[in-house]
Amino acid sequence: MHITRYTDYSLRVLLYVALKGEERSTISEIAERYNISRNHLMKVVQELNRKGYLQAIRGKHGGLLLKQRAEDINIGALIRDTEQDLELVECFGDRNQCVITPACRIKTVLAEALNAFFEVLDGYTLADMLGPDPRMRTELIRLLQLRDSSLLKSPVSA
Amino acid sequence: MHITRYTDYSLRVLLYVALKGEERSTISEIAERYNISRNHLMKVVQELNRKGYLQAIRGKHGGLLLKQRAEDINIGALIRDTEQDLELVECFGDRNQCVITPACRIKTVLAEALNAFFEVLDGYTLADMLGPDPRMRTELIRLLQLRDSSLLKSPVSA
DNA sequence: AACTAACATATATAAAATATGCATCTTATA
DNA sequence: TATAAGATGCATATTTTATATATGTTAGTT
Repeated sequence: MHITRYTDYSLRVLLYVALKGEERSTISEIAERYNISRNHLMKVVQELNRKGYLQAIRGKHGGLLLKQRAEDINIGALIRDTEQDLELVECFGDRNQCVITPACRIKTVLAEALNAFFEVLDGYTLADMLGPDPRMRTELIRLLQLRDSSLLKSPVSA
Repeated sequence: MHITRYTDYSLRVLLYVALKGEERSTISEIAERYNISRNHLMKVVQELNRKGYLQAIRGKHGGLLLKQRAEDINIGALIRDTEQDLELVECFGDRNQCVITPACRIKTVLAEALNAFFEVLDGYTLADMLGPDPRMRTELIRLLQLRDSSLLKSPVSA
């Protein structure tokens, strides 16, 4: 059972951009800090832009900003939104071939479990990921080698 | 987000064998009824045998029986047991490269969600899958083209 | 106006995970 | 001893996921 790296990267990008606050982040910079493929990130960012999570500014001194406040980005919604294929097993989808589906409780039970999974995620926002504990935020900033001046003084802003 | 077909087949096999009760099921028969690859099923059955869910009897008139009572086969445990890779994202595993992991709440939250997923599954057994409602069981038996004589008279037996 | 640093898009390729197929072996029983 | 069952190992195919390449667009700077 896996979540795609695509979704994983989406979360990491938003986290990074949120931590950087009002300062613009660039794709190259994020790719470098996380040490991941710039090309793949490109697509991740594009989709986050299209879906209204990020504001992508072109041109010199362009970059990325959050388009919503970190408090308003729900983790459950985000993952449902970026993880395209949530069909846990064959019988969840169209092309289902399984003959017992109409009377099968396996499907029902798995669906119930999946709901429980998302209910937990629905209880968190991006702001929660930044660490309610300021020491954790400081540590994240350090690990990402961000300049922390602006951030540690003011509360998180979108 | 997916569960492997391997796990899906494991569930279906146990369901089939359970429905057939004391009569032996064969791999060929199960493959045919579900219309799935006999070879793949072979491996599924082998593992279920190795892990103590099924009793596999060789030789003429051999076949498969449950080794545990349907009431004792927990769905959560079964899926944890057959789904080998439960590392939702990179940072769950060894070869993790993500630099922020030590201070990252994403991991914590996803782990909590995964727990909720399994907690639901832990609440069900294979017996529950057979349908507490006898009409549903009858329907499953019909869909699988099983002879139902022995089953409808006696309660489910392992 | 031209240059450049940023994101956008489409297409191609590679890598990894999953699923399937095939050939051969072992076991038990009629 | 023939046969019907499962066991095992290796090879192949398929699908999904990830990455790379090449080219385009936008907007600020000089």
